[in-house]
Amino acid sequence: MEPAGLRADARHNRDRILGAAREAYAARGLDVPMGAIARRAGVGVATLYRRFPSRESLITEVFGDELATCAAVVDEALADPDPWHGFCAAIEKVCAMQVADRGFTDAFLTAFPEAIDYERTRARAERGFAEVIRRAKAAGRLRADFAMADLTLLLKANCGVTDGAGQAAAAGSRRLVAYLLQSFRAEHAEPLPPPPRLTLAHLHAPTPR
Amino acid sequence: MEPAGLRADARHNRDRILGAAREAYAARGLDVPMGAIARRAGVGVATLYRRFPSRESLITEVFGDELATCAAVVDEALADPDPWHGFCAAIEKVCAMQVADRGFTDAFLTAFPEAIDYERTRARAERGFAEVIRRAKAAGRLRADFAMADLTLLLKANCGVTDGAGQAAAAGSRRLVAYLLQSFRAEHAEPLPPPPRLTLAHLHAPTPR
DNA sequence: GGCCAACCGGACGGGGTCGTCCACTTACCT
DNA sequence: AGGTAAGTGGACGACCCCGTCCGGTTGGCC
Repeated sequence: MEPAGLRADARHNRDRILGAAREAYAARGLDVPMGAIARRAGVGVATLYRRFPSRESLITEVFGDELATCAAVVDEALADPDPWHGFCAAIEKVCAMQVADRGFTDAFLTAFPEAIDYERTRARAERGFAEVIRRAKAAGRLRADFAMADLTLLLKANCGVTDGAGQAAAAGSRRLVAYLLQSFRAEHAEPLPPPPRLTLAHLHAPTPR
Repeated sequence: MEPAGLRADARHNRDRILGAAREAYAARGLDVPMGAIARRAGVGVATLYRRFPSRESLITEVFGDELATCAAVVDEALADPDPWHGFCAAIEKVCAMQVADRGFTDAFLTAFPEAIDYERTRARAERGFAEVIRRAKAAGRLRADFAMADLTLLLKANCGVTDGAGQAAAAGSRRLVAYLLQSFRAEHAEPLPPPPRLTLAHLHAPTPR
Protein backbone atom coordinates (compact mmCIF):
# COMPACT_ATOMS: atom_id res chain seq x y z
CA MET A 1 0.00 0.00 0.00
CA GLU A 2 2.86 2.33 0.68
CA PRO A 3 5.58 1.21 -1.72
CA ALA A 4 8.93 1.71 0.01
CA GLY A 5 11.13 1.51 -3.05
CA LEU A 6 10.09 4.97 -4.21
CA ARG A 7 12.36 7.93 -4.51
CA ALA A 8 11.66 10.77 -2.07
CA ASP A 9 10.09 13.06 -4.65
CA ALA A 10 8.00 10.24 -6.05
CA ARG A 11 6.62 9.37 -2.66
CA HIS A 12 5.92 13.01 -1.96
CA ASN A 13 3.97 13.36 -5.18
CA ARG A 14 2.13 10.15 -4.51
CA ASP A 15 0.93 11.57 -1.22
CA ARG A 16 -0.11 14.83 -2.79
CA ILE A 17 -2.08 12.95 -5.41
CA LEU A 18 -3.88 10.85 -2.84
CA GLY A 19 -4.70 13.94 -0.82
CA ALA A 20 -6.03 15.81 -3.80
CA ALA A 21 -8.07 12.82 -4.90
CA ARG A 22 -9.56 12.36 -1.45
CA GLU A 23 -10.64 15.98 -1.28
CA ALA A 24 -12.01 16.08 -4.77
CA TYR A 25 -13.93 12.84 -4.43
CA ALA A 26 -15.39 13.80 -1.08
CA ALA A 27 -16.62 17.10 -2.41
CA ARG A 28 -17.85 16.25 -5.86
CA GLY A 29 -18.29 12.50 -6.01
CA LEU A 30 -16.35 10.08 -8.11
CA ASP A 31 -16.69 11.61 -11.52
CA VAL A 32 -13.80 13.99 -11.26
CA PRO A 33 -11.50 14.06 -14.30
CA MET A 34 -8.05 12.63 -13.73
CA GLY A 35 -6.63 15.86 -15.09
CA ALA A 36 -8.38 17.87 -12.41
CA ILE A 37 -6.88 15.73 -9.68
CA ALA A 38 -3.43 16.04 -11.21
CA ARG A 39 -3.76 19.82 -11.38
CA ARG A 40 -5.03 20.00 -7.84
CA ALA A 41 -2.07 17.92 -6.72
CA GLY A 42 0.32 20.10 -8.69
CA VAL A 43 1.66 17.28 -10.83
CA GLY A 44 1.37 16.26 -14.45
CA VAL A 45 -1.14 13.76 -15.69
CA ALA A 46 1.62 11.31 -16.52
CA THR A 47 2.82 11.25 -12.95
CA LEU A 48 -0.63 10.39 -11.78
CA TYR A 49 -0.99 7.59 -14.29
CA ARG A 50 2.45 6.18 -13.53
CA ARG A 51 1.60 5.89 -9.85
CA PHE A 52 -1.94 4.67 -10.44
CA PRO A 53 -2.16 2.87 -13.76
CA SER A 54 -5.87 3.38 -14.09
CA ARG A 55 -8.62 5.54 -12.73
CA GLU A 56 -9.88 2.52 -10.87
CA SER A 57 -6.65 1.81 -9.04
CA LEU A 58 -6.57 5.37 -7.73
CA ILE A 59 -10.09 5.16 -6.41
CA THR A 60 -9.45 1.77 -4.86
CA GLU A 61 -6.44 3.14 -3.03
CA VAL A 62 -8.21 6.29 -1.89
CA PHE A 63 -11.18 4.52 -0.39
CA GLY A 64 -9.34 1.57 1.06
CA ASP A 65 -9.14 3.02 4.56
CA GLU A 66 -12.65 4.32 4.52
CA LEU A 67 -13.89 0.88 3.68
CA ALA A 68 -11.85 -0.40 6.57
CA THR A 69 -13.49 2.19 8.83
CA CYS A 70 -16.77 0.85 7.63
CA ALA A 71 -15.80 -2.65 8.70
CA ALA A 72 -14.65 -1.28 12.04
CA VAL A 73 -18.11 0.10 12.60
CA VAL A 74 -19.45 -3.42 12.42
CA ASP A 75 -16.93 -4.54 15.00
CA GLU A 76 -18.03 -1.77 17.33
CA ALA A 77 -21.59 -2.93 16.93
CA LEU A 78 -20.54 -6.45 17.86
CA ALA A 79 -18.77 -5.12 20.93
CA ASP A 80 -21.81 -3.19 22.12
CA PRO A 81 -23.46 -4.92 25.09
CA ASP A 82 -26.88 -3.72 23.90
CA PRO A 83 -27.49 -5.47 20.58
CA TRP A 84 -30.24 -3.13 19.46
CA HIS A 85 -28.23 -0.05 20.29
CA GLY A 86 -25.28 -1.54 18.43
CA PHE A 87 -27.46 -2.23 15.43
CA CYS A 88 -28.83 1.31 15.32
CA ALA A 89 -25.50 2.96 15.96
CA ALA A 90 -23.80 1.01 13.18
CA ILE A 91 -26.44 1.98 10.67
CA GLU A 92 -26.38 5.59 11.74
CA LYS A 93 -22.61 5.75 11.48
CA VAL A 94 -22.38 4.26 8.03
CA CYS A 95 -25.10 6.52 6.75
CA ALA A 96 -23.36 9.52 8.24
CA MET A 97 -20.23 8.47 6.40
CA GLN A 98 -22.17 8.34 3.18
CA VAL A 99 -23.33 11.89 3.77
CA ALA A 100 -19.95 13.23 4.77
CA ASP A 101 -18.07 11.89 1.80
CA ARG A 102 -19.95 11.97 -1.38
CA GLY A 103 -17.38 9.88 -3.18
CA PHE A 104 -17.40 7.20 -0.53
CA THR A 105 -20.89 6.19 -1.43
CA ASP A 106 -20.22 5.85 -5.13
CA ALA A 107 -16.84 4.41 -4.47
CA PHE A 108 -17.81 1.14 -3.02
CA LEU A 109 -21.45 1.18 -3.94
CA THR A 110 -21.37 1.80 -7.61
CA ALA A 111 -17.90 0.79 -8.64
CA PHE A 112 -15.47 -2.04 -9.05
CA PRO A 113 -17.01 -5.23 -7.79
CA GLU A 114 -13.71 -6.71 -8.93
CA ALA A 115 -11.43 -5.04 -6.40
CA ILE A 116 -10.23 -8.02 -4.40
CA ASP A 117 -9.62 -6.11 -1.22
CA TYR A 118 -13.09 -4.68 -1.27
CA GLU A 119 -14.59 -8.09 -1.74
CA ARG A 120 -12.81 -9.52 1.26
CA THR A 121 -13.53 -6.60 3.55
CA ARG A 122 -17.13 -6.54 2.51
CA ALA A 123 -17.52 -10.25 3.12
CA ARG A 124 -16.14 -9.76 6.60
CA ALA A 125 -18.45 -6.83 7.27
CA GLU A 126 -21.36 -8.85 6.01
CA ARG A 127 -20.64 -11.78 8.29
CA GLY A 128 -20.21 -9.44 11.23
CA PHE A 129 -23.42 -7.59 10.56
CA ALA A 130 -25.32 -10.85 10.21
CA GLU A 131 -24.28 -11.57 13.75
CA VAL A 132 -25.40 -8.11 14.88
CA ILE A 133 -28.76 -8.82 13.33
CA ARG A 134 -29.00 -12.22 14.97
CA ARG A 135 -28.33 -10.76 18.39
CA ALA A 136 -30.74 -7.88 17.97
CA LYS A 137 -33.45 -10.33 17.00
CA ALA A 138 -32.58 -12.63 19.90
CA ALA A 139 -32.93 -9.67 22.24
CA GLY A 140 -36.44 -9.22 20.91
CA ARG A 141 -35.82 -5.69 19.69
CA LEU A 142 -35.37 -6.25 15.95
CA ARG A 143 -38.32 -7.59 13.99
CA ALA A 144 -37.91 -11.24 13.08
CA ASP A 145 -38.50 -10.74 9.37
CA PHE A 146 -35.64 -8.30 8.98
CA ALA A 147 -33.37 -9.58 6.24
CA MET A 148 -29.79 -8.81 5.35
CA ALA A 149 -31.14 -7.47 2.09
CA ASP A 150 -32.88 -4.77 4.09
CA LEU A 151 -29.52 -3.36 5.03
CA THR A 152 -28.62 -3.07 1.39
CA LEU A 153 -31.99 -1.49 0.83
CA LEU A 154 -31.36 1.10 3.50
CA LEU A 155 -27.92 1.90 2.19
CA LYS A 156 -29.18 2.37 -1.33
CA ALA A 157 -32.07 4.46 -0.10
CA ASN A 158 -29.71 6.63 1.89
CA CYS A 159 -27.60 6.88 -1.19
CA GLY A 160 -30.53 8.31 -3.10
CA VAL A 161 -31.25 10.86 -0.39
CA THR A 162 -27.64 11.85 -0.12
CA ASP A 163 -27.07 12.23 -3.79
CA GLY A 164 -27.09 15.85 -4.73
CA ALA A 165 -29.21 17.13 -1.90
CA GLY A 166 -26.33 19.36 -0.84
CA GLN A 167 -27.19 21.15 2.38
CA ALA A 168 -30.25 19.07 3.13
CA ALA A 169 -28.49 15.76 2.68
CA ALA A 170 -27.48 15.43 6.30
CA ALA A 171 -30.89 16.26 7.73
CA GLY A 172 -32.58 14.10 5.14
CA SER A 173 -30.40 11.13 5.83
CA ARG A 174 -30.89 11.40 9.58
CA ARG A 175 -34.63 11.53 9.20
CA LEU A 176 -34.81 8.67 6.73
CA VAL A 177 -32.71 6.50 8.99
CA ALA A 178 -34.87 7.39 11.97
CA TYR A 179 -38.02 6.46 10.08
CA LEU A 180 -36.56 3.14 8.99
CA LEU A 181 -35.16 2.24 12.38
CA GLN A 182 -38.63 2.76 13.80
CA SER A 183 -40.09 0.26 11.36
CA PHE A 184 -37.32 -2.16 12.13
CA ARG A 185 -38.37 -2.39 15.78
CA ALA A 186 -39.96 -5.68 16.69
CA GLU A 187 -43.04 -4.12 18.26
CA HIS A 188 -43.97 -2.38 15.04
CA ALA A 189 -43.76 -5.48 12.94
CA GLU A 190 -46.52 -5.96 10.44
CA PRO A 191 -46.56 -8.04 7.29
CA LEU A 192 -44.18 -6.89 4.59
CA PRO A 193 -43.66 -7.76 0.98
CA PRO A 194 -40.77 -10.22 0.57
CA PRO A 195 -37.26 -8.83 0.71
CA PRO A 196 -35.46 -8.25 -2.58
CA ARG A 197 -32.75 -10.67 -3.56
CA LEU A 198 -29.94 -8.28 -2.70
CA THR A 199 -26.61 -8.78 -1.03
CA LEU A 200 -24.18 -6.08 -0.13
CA ALA A 201 -22.45 -7.19 -3.29
CA HIS A 202 -25.50 -6.02 -5.22
CA LEU A 203 -24.83 -2.49 -4.16
CA HIS A 204 -22.76 -2.29 -7.27
CA ALA A 205 -23.72 -1.97 -10.90
CA PRO A 206 -25.52 1.34 -11.34
CA THR A 207 -26.12 0.59 -15.00
CA PRO A 208 -27.88 -2.72 -15.59
CA ARG A 209 -27.13 -2.76 -19.28
CA MET B 1 -47.74 19.02 -28.80
CA GLU B 2 -48.59 17.38 -32.07
CA PRO B 3 -47.75 20.00 -34.68
CA ALA B 4 -50.28 19.66 -37.52
CA GLY B 5 -48.41 21.62 -40.15
CA LEU B 6 -45.91 18.84 -40.70
CA ARG B 7 -45.51 16.89 -43.86
CA ALA B 8 -46.52 13.22 -43.63
CA ASP B 9 -42.98 11.87 -43.61
CA ALA B 10 -41.91 14.44 -41.04
CA ARG B 11 -44.72 13.52 -38.71
CA HIS B 12 -43.97 9.84 -39.17
CA ASN B 13 -40.35 10.36 -38.26
CA ARG B 14 -41.30 12.49 -35.30
CA ASP B 15 -43.36 9.63 -33.95
CA ARG B 16 -40.61 7.11 -34.51
CA ILE B 17 -38.18 9.37 -32.67
CA LEU B 18 -40.49 9.76 -29.70
CA GLY B 19 -41.04 6.03 -29.58
CA ALA B 20 -37.36 5.26 -29.73
CA ALA B 21 -36.59 7.85 -27.08
CA ARG B 22 -39.27 6.51 -24.77
CA GLU B 23 -37.93 2.97 -25.04
CA ALA B 24 -34.33 3.96 -24.65
CA TYR B 25 -34.96 6.22 -21.69
CA ALA B 26 -37.14 3.67 -19.93
CA ALA B 27 -34.52 0.99 -20.30
CA ARG B 28 -31.29 2.81 -19.69
CA GLY B 29 -32.14 6.06 -17.98
CA LEU B 30 -31.69 9.53 -19.36
CA ASP B 31 -28.09 9.45 -20.42
CA VAL B 32 -28.60 7.97 -23.81
CA PRO B 33 -26.70 9.70 -26.62
CA MET B 34 -28.84 11.55 -29.11
CA GLY B 35 -27.13 9.59 -31.85
CA ALA B 36 -28.28 6.32 -30.35
CA ILE B 37 -31.88 7.48 -30.31
CA ALA B 38 -31.63 8.65 -33.89
CA ARG B 39 -30.18 5.31 -34.99
CA ARG B 40 -32.83 3.42 -33.06
CA ALA B 41 -35.50 5.50 -34.75
CA GLY B 42 -33.92 4.94 -38.14
CA VAL B 43 -33.37 8.63 -38.85
CA GLY B 44 -30.37 10.90 -39.09
CA VAL B 45 -29.19 13.01 -36.21
CA ALA B 46 -30.17 16.17 -38.04
CA THR B 47 -33.76 15.05 -38.28
CA LEU B 48 -33.87 14.52 -34.58
CA TYR B 49 -32.40 17.93 -33.86
CA ARG B 50 -34.69 19.67 -36.32
CA ARG B 51 -37.72 18.24 -34.57
CA PHE B 52 -36.37 18.73 -31.06
CA PRO B 53 -33.90 21.60 -31.00
CA SER B 54 -32.17 20.39 -27.89
CA ARG B 55 -31.71 17.29 -25.87
CA GLU B 56 -33.82 18.88 -23.20
CA SER B 57 -36.79 19.57 -25.43
CA LEU B 58 -36.90 15.93 -26.45
CA ILE B 59 -36.88 14.74 -22.88
CA THR B 60 -39.50 17.27 -21.89
CA GLU B 61 -41.77 16.08 -24.66
CA VAL B 62 -41.21 12.41 -23.89
CA PHE B 63 -42.02 12.66 -20.22
CA GLY B 64 -44.80 15.17 -20.47
CA ASP B 65 -47.57 12.59 -20.28
CA GLU B 66 -45.91 10.59 -17.58
CA LEU B 67 -45.67 13.67 -15.44
CA ALA B 68 -49.35 14.23 -16.08
CA THR B 69 -50.05 10.65 -14.98
CA CYS B 70 -48.17 11.48 -11.86
CA ALA B 71 -50.42 14.42 -11.18
CA ALA B 72 -53.44 12.25 -11.89
CA VAL B 73 -52.34 9.92 -9.15
CA VAL B 74 -52.65 12.77 -6.69
CA ASP B 75 -56.17 13.46 -7.92
CA GLU B 76 -57.10 9.84 -7.38
CA ALA B 77 -55.80 10.08 -3.86
CA LEU B 78 -57.95 13.15 -3.27
CA ALA B 79 -60.97 11.29 -4.60
CA ASP B 80 -60.42 8.32 -2.30
CA PRO B 81 -62.97 8.31 0.53
CA ASP B 82 -60.38 6.78 2.87
CA PRO B 83 -57.65 9.41 3.27
CA TRP B 84 -55.04 7.02 4.59
CA HIS B 85 -55.67 4.50 1.85
CA GLY B 86 -55.45 7.30 -0.70
CA PHE B 87 -52.19 8.46 0.79
CA CYS B 88 -50.63 5.00 0.68
CA ALA B 89 -51.94 4.18 -2.77
CA ALA B 90 -50.60 7.40 -4.23
CA ILE B 91 -47.14 6.77 -2.85
CA GLU B 92 -47.13 3.18 -3.98
CA LYS B 93 -48.19 4.14 -7.47
CA VAL B 94 -45.60 6.82 -7.97
CA CYS B 95 -42.87 4.57 -6.67
CA ALA B 96 -43.99 1.81 -8.99
CA MET B 97 -43.74 4.28 -11.85
CA GLN B 98 -40.19 5.09 -10.84
CA VAL B 99 -39.35 1.41 -10.96
CA ALA B 100 -41.04 0.76 -14.27
CA ASP B 101 -39.40 3.56 -16.16
CA ARG B 102 -35.88 4.27 -15.23
CA GLY B 103 -35.78 7.45 -17.24
CA PHE B 104 -38.91 8.79 -15.62
CA THR B 105 -37.16 9.13 -12.33
CA ASP B 106 -34.22 11.03 -13.69
CA ALA B 107 -36.44 12.92 -16.03
CA PHE B 108 -38.28 15.02 -13.57
CA LEU B 109 -36.09 14.37 -10.59
CA THR B 110 -32.67 15.27 -11.81
CA ALA B 111 -33.31 17.46 -14.80
CA PHE B 112 -34.66 20.74 -16.00
CA PRO B 113 -36.08 22.69 -13.16
CA GLU B 114 -36.66 25.28 -15.87
CA ALA B 115 -39.22 23.41 -17.91
CA ILE B 116 -42.28 25.59 -17.39
CA ASP B 117 -44.78 22.82 -17.85
CA TYR B 118 -43.09 20.68 -15.28
CA GLU B 119 -43.04 23.50 -12.80
CA ARG B 120 -46.74 24.10 -13.10
CA THR B 121 -47.70 20.45 -12.97
CA ARG B 122 -45.48 19.86 -10.02
CA ALA B 123 -46.89 22.82 -8.16
CA ARG B 124 -50.36 21.44 -8.71
CA ALA B 125 -49.32 17.98 -7.56
CA GLU B 126 -47.71 19.48 -4.52
CA ARG B 127 -50.79 21.42 -3.51
CA GLY B 128 -52.93 18.34 -4.06
CA PHE B 129 -50.70 16.12 -2.03
CA ALA B 130 -50.59 18.64 0.80
CA GLU B 131 -54.34 18.24 1.00
CA VAL B 132 -54.00 14.44 0.99
CA ILE B 133 -51.62 14.75 3.90
CA ARG B 134 -53.92 17.10 5.77
CA ARG B 135 -56.83 14.69 5.45
CA ALA B 136 -54.81 11.66 6.44
CA LYS B 137 -53.66 13.47 9.54
CA ALA B 138 -57.17 14.66 10.32
CA ALA B 139 -58.35 11.06 10.09
CA GLY B 140 -55.78 10.23 12.75
CA ARG B 141 -53.97 7.72 10.59
CA LEU B 142 -50.93 9.73 9.49
CA ARG B 143 -48.49 10.86 12.15
CA ALA B 144 -48.78 14.55 12.93
CA ASP B 145 -45.12 15.32 12.37
CA PHE B 146 -45.14 14.07 8.81
CA ALA B 147 -43.83 16.84 6.59
CA MET B 148 -44.10 17.44 2.87
CA ALA B 149 -40.33 17.11 2.81
CA ASP B 150 -40.79 13.50 3.85
CA LEU B 151 -42.44 12.81 0.54
CA THR B 152 -39.41 14.15 -1.24
CA LEU B 153 -37.29 12.05 1.04
CA LEU B 154 -39.21 8.93 0.16
CA LEU B 155 -39.03 9.62 -3.54
CA LYS B 156 -35.31 10.19 -3.42
CA ALA B 157 -34.82 7.09 -1.32
CA ASN B 158 -36.86 5.06 -3.76
CA CYS B 159 -34.77 6.56 -6.48
CA GLY B 160 -31.65 5.19 -4.84
CA VAL B 161 -33.13 1.73 -4.48
CA THR B 162 -34.39 1.74 -8.03
CA ASP B 163 -31.21 2.93 -9.56
CA GLY B 164 -29.37 0.06 -11.13
CA ALA B 165 -30.81 -2.71 -9.04
CA GLY B 166 -32.18 -4.32 -12.17
CA GLN B 167 -34.28 -7.34 -11.32
CA ALA B 168 -34.44 -6.62 -7.61
CA ALA B 169 -35.53 -3.02 -8.05
CA ALA B 170 -39.23 -3.79 -7.97
CA ALA B 171 -39.09 -5.98 -4.88
CA GLY B 172 -36.75 -3.57 -3.17
CA SER B 173 -38.95 -0.59 -3.86
CA ARG B 174 -42.05 -2.37 -2.62
CA ARG B 175 -40.36 -3.35 0.59
CA LEU B 176 -38.86 0.05 1.22
CA VAL B 177 -42.20 1.72 0.70
CA ALA B 178 -43.88 -0.77 3.03
CA TYR B 179 -41.31 -0.07 5.73
CA LEU B 180 -41.73 3.66 5.40
CA LEU B 181 -45.52 3.58 5.30
CA GLN B 182 -45.43 1.66 8.55
CA SER B 183 -43.39 4.39 10.20
CA PHE B 184 -45.73 7.00 8.82
CA ARG B 185 -48.65 5.56 10.71
CA ALA B 186 -49.81 7.72 13.59
CA GLU B 187 -49.69 4.94 16.14
CA HIS B 188 -46.02 4.34 15.57
CA ALA B 189 -45.06 7.94 16.01
CA GLU B 190 -41.96 8.56 18.07
CA PRO B 191 -39.68 11.57 18.14
CA LEU B 192 -37.79 12.16 14.91
CA PRO B 193 -34.97 14.43 13.87
CA PRO B 194 -36.29 17.53 12.12
CA PRO B 195 -37.29 17.20 8.49
CA PRO B 196 -34.84 18.39 5.85
CA ARG B 197 -35.58 21.63 4.08
CA LEU B 198 -36.70 19.96 0.89
CA THR B 199 -39.51 20.65 -1.50
CA LEU B 200 -40.47 18.59 -4.49
CA ALA B 201 -38.55 21.22 -6.38
CA HIS B 202 -35.42 20.08 -4.57
CA LEU B 203 -35.64 16.73 -6.22
CA HIS B 204 -33.54 18.31 -8.91
CA ALA B 205 -29.91 19.21 -8.97
CA PRO B 206 -27.91 16.01 -8.68
CA THR B 207 -24.70 18.00 -8.67
CA PRO B 208 -24.52 20.64 -5.93
CA ARG B 209 -21.93 22.65 -7.81
C1' DG C 1 -46.91 14.91 -64.31
C1' DG C 2 -44.10 18.63 -62.64
C1' DC C 3 -42.25 21.89 -59.49
C1' DC C 4 -40.74 23.79 -55.14
C1' DA C 5 -40.44 23.98 -50.55
C1' DA C 6 -39.96 21.10 -46.88
C1' DC C 7 -37.43 17.36 -45.42
C1' DC C 8 -33.67 14.04 -45.09
C1' DG C 9 -29.05 12.03 -43.51
C1' DG C 10 -24.16 11.96 -43.15
C1' DA C 11 -20.18 14.68 -42.46
C1' DC C 12 -18.22 18.03 -39.58
C1' DG C 13 -16.47 21.36 -35.80
C1' DG C 14 -16.08 22.11 -30.90
C1' DG C 15 -15.51 20.42 -26.38
C1' DG C 16 -14.27 16.96 -23.05
C1' DT C 17 -12.02 12.75 -20.96
C1' DC C 18 -8.83 8.70 -20.72
C1' DG C 19 -4.48 7.01 -21.00
C1' DT C 20 0.32 7.08 -23.59
C1' DC C 21 4.78 8.83 -25.27
C1' DC C 22 9.00 11.15 -25.08
C1' DA C 23 12.46 14.65 -24.27
C1' DC C 24 14.03 16.79 -20.10
C1' DT C 25 15.18 16.95 -14.99
C1' DT C 26 16.57 15.32 -10.53
C1' DA C 27 17.39 12.30 -6.52
C1' DC C 28 20.68 9.37 -4.81
C1' DC C 29 24.64 6.25 -4.71
C1' DT C 30 29.52 5.97 -5.27
C1' DA D 1 31.21 15.79 -7.91
C1' DG D 2 29.30 13.09 -11.36
C1' DG D 3 26.73 9.34 -13.70
C1' DT D 4 22.52 7.01 -14.15
C1' DA D 5 18.15 5.27 -13.49
C1' DA D 6 14.06 6.81 -11.78
C1' DG D 7 10.94 10.47 -12.08
C1' DT D 8 8.52 14.43 -14.35
C1' DG D 9 5.22 17.15 -17.19
C1' DG D 10 3.05 18.64 -21.29
C1' DA D 11 1.75 17.39 -25.78
C1' DC D 12 -0.69 13.99 -28.16
C1' DG D 13 -3.92 10.33 -30.24
C1' DA D 14 -8.19 7.83 -29.65
C1' DC D 15 -12.83 8.01 -28.44
C1' DC D 16 -17.39 9.93 -27.45
C1' DC D 17 -20.92 13.30 -27.32
C1' DC D 18 -23.55 17.56 -28.65
C1' DG D 19 -25.42 20.34 -32.08
C1' DT D 20 -24.87 22.46 -37.03
C1' DC D 21 -24.37 22.65 -42.10
C1' DC D 22 -25.14 21.40 -46.69
C1' DG D 23 -25.98 18.74 -50.91
C1' DG D 24 -29.30 15.41 -52.27
C1' DT D 25 -34.32 13.61 -51.92
C1' DT D 26 -39.30 13.53 -51.67
C1' DG D 27 -44.06 14.78 -50.40
C1' DG D 28 -47.98 17.12 -51.97
C1' DC D 29 -50.32 20.81 -54.33
C1' DC D 30 -51.37 22.74 -59.01
